[in-house]
Formats: sequence, C-alpha cells, structure tokens
Amino acid sequence: MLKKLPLHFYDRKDVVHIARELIGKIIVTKFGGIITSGRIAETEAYIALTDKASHSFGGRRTSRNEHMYAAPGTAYVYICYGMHQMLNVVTNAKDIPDAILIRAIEPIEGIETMLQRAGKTKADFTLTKGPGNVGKALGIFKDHSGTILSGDEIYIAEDRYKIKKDEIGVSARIGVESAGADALLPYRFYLRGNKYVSRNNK
DNA sequence: CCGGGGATTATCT
DNA sequence: GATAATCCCCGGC
Repeated sequence: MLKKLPLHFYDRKDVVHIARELIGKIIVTKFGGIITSGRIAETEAYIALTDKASHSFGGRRTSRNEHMYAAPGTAYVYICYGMHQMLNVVTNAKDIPDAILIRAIEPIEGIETMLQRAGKTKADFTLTKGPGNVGKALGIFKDHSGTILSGDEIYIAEDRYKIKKDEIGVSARIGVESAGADALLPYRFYLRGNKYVSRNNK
C-alpha cells in the first residue's frame, strides 16, 4: 500500500529535517514499464549557498547544477568521477538550491532488473550500497535530471512502515573532506545497523 | 580485516 | 589540465 509523497512534502525550508524524514520512505522508478524500488536507508542534506560541500555553494549556477534551482520535488542527477550517477532530490522553494543525496536503499521490487543493470548475477549488499550503486540499480542517468517527482517515472512514496526515532543515526557526511569546516556538519542520516548503509552504520 | 590506489570522464578553470 | 558529494579490487598484515 504505497502513497506517493505530494510535492508540498519537498516544499519546505528545512532540508536537513526533510533528509531525516526520507529515511524509511520508498523510492520507485518506472522506465519502459519496468518498476524497481527500494527503501531509503541513507541520505545526506546539502544546503543552498552557505554549504561549501554543495555544488551550489555561493550561488554557483552552471549547466550541470541548473536543476538544483528547479521547483521542489525535482530530481537532480549528476555524474561523479566520470562514472557514477548520483541521485538527489531538490527541496525548498524554486531558485533555492537545497538538495538531498540518496546514498543507500534496501531493494524491494525488481531485484532481477537491478542485478542486470549492475551486471551482477547474485544479490548482495553492494547492489544498492553507496550513491553510485543506487543510481545504477534504479536505472537513473543524468538525462533524468529535472524529472518531477510527482510523475510516474521517478517518485518517493511511503507505506505503513514506521521508523522509530532511535533507529536513525546521524553523522558527518561522507566524501566531502574538501569542504573544510562544513564537512563536519551532522547532515547525514541512516538506518542504524542496516547492511546497505555505506559505512559507519552504528 | 584494513588501507591504498586505479578506474574513467563530465565539468570547470 | 585538474578535479570530483565514488567503488572495488588487491596486497599486506
């Protein structure tokens, strides 16, 4: 019993709070009639303008990060290290480039398809562990950047599953060492003990 | 088990 | 030409 999150879910000012709320929600993609989905196990918040780790730090606006400035509830996809498709969710008002990086999911539907996309034959925890693998398993490519999450291609939904407060861990973000003091901000959220969480899952 | 480094290319300077 | 919000293998302990 899935209920798609409405666009106003994303249309709020506190991106860190939304990143925490996304833990336990279900992300679904449907390309060419094929559905793949997974429960979100790890997220990171990136804050517009003031956050040195964000692509939009200081108001930087280029053709790559243009979609960070789009309306809340838009997907922002970019390529990292020339090979990893990174899926982000844009929040806050249009022209305020807050975003949330989906770092890990727990596969639910379409596991066979995810294995094919990843070029694997056997399901293991590396399938959807880490942001690059999430994009690969869900079939996300940078062309999907700008997709609105109220449609049927990419969206986030919730079911009856409830996350208890003490199941959510908080830490500094990963892979943003070059951001100086901002690298220490507690903007990463994850499901404690979940095997799909990229690391430090205590 | 852990740490180091190579892969691989879009993007920005 | 350097860099990047990463991943995974491999060698060493």
